[in-house]
Amino acid sequence: MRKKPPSESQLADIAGIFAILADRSRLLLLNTLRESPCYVTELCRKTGLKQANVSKQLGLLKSAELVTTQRDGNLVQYSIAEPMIFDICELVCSKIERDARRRIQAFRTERTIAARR
Amino acid sequence: MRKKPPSESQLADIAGIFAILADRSRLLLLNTLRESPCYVTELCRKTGLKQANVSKQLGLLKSAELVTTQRDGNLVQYSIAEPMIFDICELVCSKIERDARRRIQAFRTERTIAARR
DNA sequence: TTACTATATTACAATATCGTGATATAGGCA
DNA sequence: TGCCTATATCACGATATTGTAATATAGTAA
Repeated sequence: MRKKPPSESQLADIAGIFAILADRSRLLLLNTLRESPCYVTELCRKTGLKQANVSKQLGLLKSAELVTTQRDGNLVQYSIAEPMIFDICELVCSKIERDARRRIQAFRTERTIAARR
Repeated sequence: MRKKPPSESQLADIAGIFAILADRSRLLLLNTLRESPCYVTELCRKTGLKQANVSKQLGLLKSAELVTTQRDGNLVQYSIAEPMIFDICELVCSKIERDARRRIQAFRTERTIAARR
């Protein structure tokens, strides 16, 4: 999204990246890879996800170029290709926390007003 | 996503925000609202989306607290509640452009190597 | 009240996505 | 070759999401 209005296909591309990030399992995998690069089996163990699921989600992450792979004999090591995604997650997190605080504040205010009646 | 590993419910919350952003129509609405606050009918006209769809997507955006509303008689004006989303989109955009450049570069290199044979 | 406009909601078909069991593929080693 | 492990892919049921036509609701004004 930029100063000039985005084209149809740009919107679709942007939506596509968000769609990749809009999944609990994939966020879990990304967050695990954030600590250090991992083999698929390690990711299965660390996340508790089944192997077929891990491979499938890693495939999607790779097709979006959010992770990269390196073959090491029989093993495949996955790494983060876009550290930027954690900046994005940080922004989203801060929004969620802000919303939560605002909701608590609104609840307190409401209770105070109710108590005055 | 932060230094301490995110909990299950935090991951779900983050994924939820991304899911809201992972749709062409909603991005289009947000981008239109970026110019200025709009009434629903204006948004229909500016985006070309049908009224039922616009109301539905605005409802989702509002439930995620990405937009706010203000009633004005018979009309409802929608505004951006989280300018931060455009920072996020900017990051995603720059990634997409970087990927595109890298792909073009890789294609050129490949062609050069092929030409040498 | 009635009529009109703006917006929201409902119901549904079409489509997409998630997770999984089963299976395929690929590499290492005997 | 055959066997084992690691990873990827296929096929499918379950579930979720999209856009839309039809309908409901809310506000204004006569």
